[in-house]
Amino acid sequence: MTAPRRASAPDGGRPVRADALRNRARVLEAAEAVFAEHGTTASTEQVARRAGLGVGTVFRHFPTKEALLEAVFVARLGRLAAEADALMSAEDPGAAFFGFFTRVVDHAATKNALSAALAEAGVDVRETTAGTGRELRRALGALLGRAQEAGTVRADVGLPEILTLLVGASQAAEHVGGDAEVRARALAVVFDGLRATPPAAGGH
Amino acid sequence: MTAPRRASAPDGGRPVRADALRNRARVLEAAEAVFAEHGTTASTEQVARRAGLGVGTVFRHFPTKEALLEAVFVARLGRLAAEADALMSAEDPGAAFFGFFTRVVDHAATKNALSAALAEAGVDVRETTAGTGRELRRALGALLGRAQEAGTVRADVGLPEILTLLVGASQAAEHVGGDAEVRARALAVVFDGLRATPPAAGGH
DNA sequence: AGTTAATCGGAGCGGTCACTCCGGATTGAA
DNA sequence: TTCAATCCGGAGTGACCGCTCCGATTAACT
Repeated sequence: MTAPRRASAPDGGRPVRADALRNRARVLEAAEAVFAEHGTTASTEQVARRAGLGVGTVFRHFPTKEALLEAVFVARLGRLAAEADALMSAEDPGAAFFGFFTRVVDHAATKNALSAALAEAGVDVRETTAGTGRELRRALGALLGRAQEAGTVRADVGLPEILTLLVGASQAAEHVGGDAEVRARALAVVFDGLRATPPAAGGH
Repeated sequence: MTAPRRASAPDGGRPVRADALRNRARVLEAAEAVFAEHGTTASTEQVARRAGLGVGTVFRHFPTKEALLEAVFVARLGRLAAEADALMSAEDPGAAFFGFFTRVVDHAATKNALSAALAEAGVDVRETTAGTGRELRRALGALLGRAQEAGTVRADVGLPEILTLLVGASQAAEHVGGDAEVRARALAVVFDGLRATPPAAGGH
């Protein structure tokens, strides 16, 4: 394994310049902040200003605005997946599952367009997001499985339904926004639906 | 009552011209179709072309694109409210409530940006939509009340939660789109949560 | 038919946005 | 230090969009 000196050299050439790496990180950070604050319609120039760089620099690292959005989404999804993985070792599987669900939704209420990321990752439109989307689905699926084995979540729901519910709840949170009280109660209804009582005896 | 000759004369002046009325209706119809098909970002020119009119005409009837969107939203919300009212005389209150809910969600899966209309009406951002939004909420509230009295829907949920759930479900349907099977199962979970088992005996 | 006032059509205006291009600054290796 | 490869900055380009303006058209009334 011919390890490169500093950063991962793109196969054959010299290593990536330090400033390029630093600026790329800055752009990503700025983009995340700006898109969270002003929505995905914010201009690339706003991102560049926030990062203290020129637009040209932004476009060199992310050749398209879509690519930039994708990168931001992937970063968020990755962090979410990591969080889900961390919860796999929790004692109470049910609490872990519902806790993760709640955390994602609460996050969506603040961070603009998180729900869009989730929706895309769920449906796998883009090529790049497919990878991290798969990772998130795997982690969420594992969390779900544990909760189902523990009997906290009914056994007749699958990952696709959960993902749909998660997307819906996140988007609702994003648009209803303000009232955390209402949000919590609505979420509680969904959770009650996810808990016990399979179809079973339709109790009159 | 000094009844005007043809169309409602705007108090004092001559009656509204017939072509103006016809074109207004055409614009609204075209706008609904175009926005449903291409989303709210579709240009005003597209709407004008679809209506077979010039952009100037569109802008005279709806002085702003926002106004046009509002008009489309109001029309949809009005129809929804009427539908809910019609269901008030149904035999089974529970079936009426859940049926209406399902219908709205299914509709959102097809008609683009319906969920946006619902979200706006729920939060009452615009002045104009406030009226029809209130009407929809009233109708939905009545439907909910009947279902609760009949014991089909748990008594400890309020209209705000229902509206949040409706918005969320609609937006999820719009973005997840394709798979009607998954959509139905996810909705079934929400419905189960809305049905019986109040807080009651919290099954250990 | 003739008159009047409202309506129509669509070229054009101002502004924004994603994206490009290239001279000059930086970096890392020799 | 020297030098080549690489990166940065930001003015500029082309396309699009919401909206306006005004001559041509048309409906309503006499």
